[in-house]
Amino acid sequence: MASKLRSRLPVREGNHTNCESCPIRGNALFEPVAKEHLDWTQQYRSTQYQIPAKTHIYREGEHPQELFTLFEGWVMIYKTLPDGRRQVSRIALPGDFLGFRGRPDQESINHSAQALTPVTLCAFPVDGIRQMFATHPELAERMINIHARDMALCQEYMMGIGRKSAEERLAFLLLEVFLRYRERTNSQATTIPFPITQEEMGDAVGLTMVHINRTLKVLRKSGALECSSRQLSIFDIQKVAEIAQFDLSNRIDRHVA
Amino acid sequence: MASKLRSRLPVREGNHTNCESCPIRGNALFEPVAKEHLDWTQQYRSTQYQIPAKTHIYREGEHPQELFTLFEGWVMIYKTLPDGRRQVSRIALPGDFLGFRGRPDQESINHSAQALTPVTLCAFPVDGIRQMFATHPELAERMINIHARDMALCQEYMMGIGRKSAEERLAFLLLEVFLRYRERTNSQATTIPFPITQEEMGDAVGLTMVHINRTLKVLRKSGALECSSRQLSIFDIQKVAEIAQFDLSNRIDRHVA
DNA sequence: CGAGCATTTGAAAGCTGTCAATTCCGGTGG
DNA sequence: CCACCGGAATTGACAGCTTTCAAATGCTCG
Repeated sequence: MASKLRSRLPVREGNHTNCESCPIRGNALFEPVAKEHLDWTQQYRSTQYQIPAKTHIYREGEHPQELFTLFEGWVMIYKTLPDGRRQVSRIALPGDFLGFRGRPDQESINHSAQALTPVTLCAFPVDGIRQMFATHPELAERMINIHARDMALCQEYMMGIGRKSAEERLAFLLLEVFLRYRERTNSQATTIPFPITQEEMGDAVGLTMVHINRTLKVLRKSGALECSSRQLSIFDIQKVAEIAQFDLSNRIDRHVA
Repeated sequence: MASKLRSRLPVREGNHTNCESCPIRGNALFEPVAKEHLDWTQQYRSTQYQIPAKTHIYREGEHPQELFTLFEGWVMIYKTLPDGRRQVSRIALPGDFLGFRGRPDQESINHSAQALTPVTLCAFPVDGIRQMFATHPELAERMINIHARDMALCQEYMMGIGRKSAEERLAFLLLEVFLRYRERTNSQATTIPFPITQEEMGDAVGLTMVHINRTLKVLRKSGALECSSRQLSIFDIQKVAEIAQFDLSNRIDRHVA
């Protein structure tokens, strides 16, 4: 079960800056065009936020007036049922896009976004998005690609939650995030930071915290990975992929051209 | 478990026609602009297909060279694991969009699409899509909205599969498809056609056929619905919504502006 | 050092799956 | 029009994976 949600802390606004400073390449929506369209940059200047761990960027049902590109840190996307059951639908990493919905002016957002670590965001007012797409079709296309990628990932997890065993699901989660993190940070490290509690892992793959703990023990005993104290090590990617029924040949997450 | 997949039948090509004849309003990607942009219509003329029930439109791993708008009939979107386990990720209804992926030229498709009934499709070559977005940004925006809607639905199901009981999940599936079908057909009927087997329902909500059957019996006894012989009747939407933990106030599927 | 959250672990209950057999039903051929 | 056929729907019994409930231990931060 999800832990009690914390009250929303006021977002601390940081330096007003355009997104040229974004450290992420190839994924962010607002970044790569900046140089080529200074006029646009002037007009749609975006804002940068810094928020502490565990705070919410927005909550289900709200009407956030901005869209966000995650620059730094980890964010958890989730939904809850009235009785508190929680389902994590996405672990967002730097470069990911947050807060989108079809018609931002009319629809409330259908999920919550909570920082797992201190987070840096690039914010963009929703009012401008429509005009931005009209003025810069290449951004629309990028957005479509980002969505296609996120959708594929969502379906992949859906398959896991619906049809895989506990061991397969958990191994999948760990490996998927591991590979995605390495891709985003352009790293080959065996060990990565992993700021996700066992309860959150459970909510991501549809299992209880207790069962996650037991399953983690089994996975550890396989010798292929290690997951503790906010760190994840995967020693044998092939082996974990086998356990997870993870098709390494068809990686979903690649940089969206 | 999924039944054996049938071999792909050759697609029978129908009349070559643009999409102005599409009976669906407000959802299709290629339809509403036709009148306003005859020049575009000329250039990106699309093709219409008719295929029989149970045939595949495309399969996981293929590289379909067209994108489709579903004009008529029901289509099931699913993924499978090597050992045959299947997860249905979407029941597509008329007006839905099929076959999209981030970079159609490079990526294979990550799911299969199978007709549940005889189906009419409007096909559009993938080669043209990029240019089309560039030339007609309003189509890109429509596409983004369609994706946003599909994504929200996917997350909604994910929540169900991960966190809800068998009864809740099944009731959700039935009600969700029921409401979506009525919206698409602009109907208020109590009974709708429902060409989905119990096995397929199971694969959609992560349960076995046997358990679907038992759960269906329970739901029937509640008196709120009836589901048999390819038909679904929902007599008490409120009641089913309660059982399903379905938030009626926040309907996901609306016509994408 | 204490408090609060996160991690572990054990035991038992329960929901869902598996296995198998039967019945139902729509479509086909005689 | 009727018997037959194959897929779909049902049903019973039982196994098993996960959850639930409880309690102990470990860890991090103020």
